[in-house]
Amino acid sequence: MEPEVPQFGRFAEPSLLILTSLSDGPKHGYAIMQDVESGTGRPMGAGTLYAALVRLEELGLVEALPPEDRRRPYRLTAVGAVNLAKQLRGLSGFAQQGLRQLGEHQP
Amino acid sequence: MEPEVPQFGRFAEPSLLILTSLSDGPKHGYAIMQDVESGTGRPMGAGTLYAALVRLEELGLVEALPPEDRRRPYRLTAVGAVNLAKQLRGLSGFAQQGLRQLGEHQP
DNA sequence: GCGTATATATCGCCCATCGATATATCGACC
DNA sequence: GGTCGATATATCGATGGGCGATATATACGC
Repeated sequence: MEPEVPQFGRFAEPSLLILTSLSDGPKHGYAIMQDVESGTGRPMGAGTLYAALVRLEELGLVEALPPEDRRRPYRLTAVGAVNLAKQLRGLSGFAQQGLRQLGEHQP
Repeated sequence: MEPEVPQFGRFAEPSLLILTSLSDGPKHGYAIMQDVESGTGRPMGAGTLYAALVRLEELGLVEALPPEDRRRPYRLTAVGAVNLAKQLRGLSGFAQQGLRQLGEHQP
């Protein structure tokens, strides 16, 4: 019945979703959109995606590969991979800790 | 040496941090601020905190308890706890999957 | 040749985050 | 008893990023 989870806007943080999608191997924008949508159930708008890609490239976390056809693929840089791993470990630890605390208070 | 992690702005999502802090037991605003700061290393501004608390209360995820002294404590509602658990499980799964993919691509 | 899927790009609105600022009280220390 | 820092809450203005809409172009099936 799902009590209509408010979703606090979105946890999303599109940058993280994009980097994680690329951790799979290089992808072009449209493929990232589909990947994220199939992974989270909710689509990420084109505006959000391309703006975020530009920002991530400026930060040196992703880099553009030579265009194939109409596709403009991107891949994680080494810096981006290290960074993503760090973020994900932090996230995972955070989530585990929260779940543990919740468990202790609802026995 | 820490290559000055860009932090993509912040993963933050203050609402999540607040709810997780409250999963520990009821707290008042100032205590949440300290808790979050000690947990994440980065302070959450008062503006962010109180605005988010108001929103979370409107959503029914937290509720105010009778004021003690100057303190205005809040606690998770049942709905908030269920919701938080769901979010954290999703987050944990997401992080695990990302880390797995990263691992497979840097052997 | 028409519609749909693929693919990228850009624009404007809106709201949450953030930092700053204000206010008040409590405790410690001299 | 006066000052200073910690405790505690509240509000305001600026900014930036997420989101939806819109535009454009090609490939493919029918």
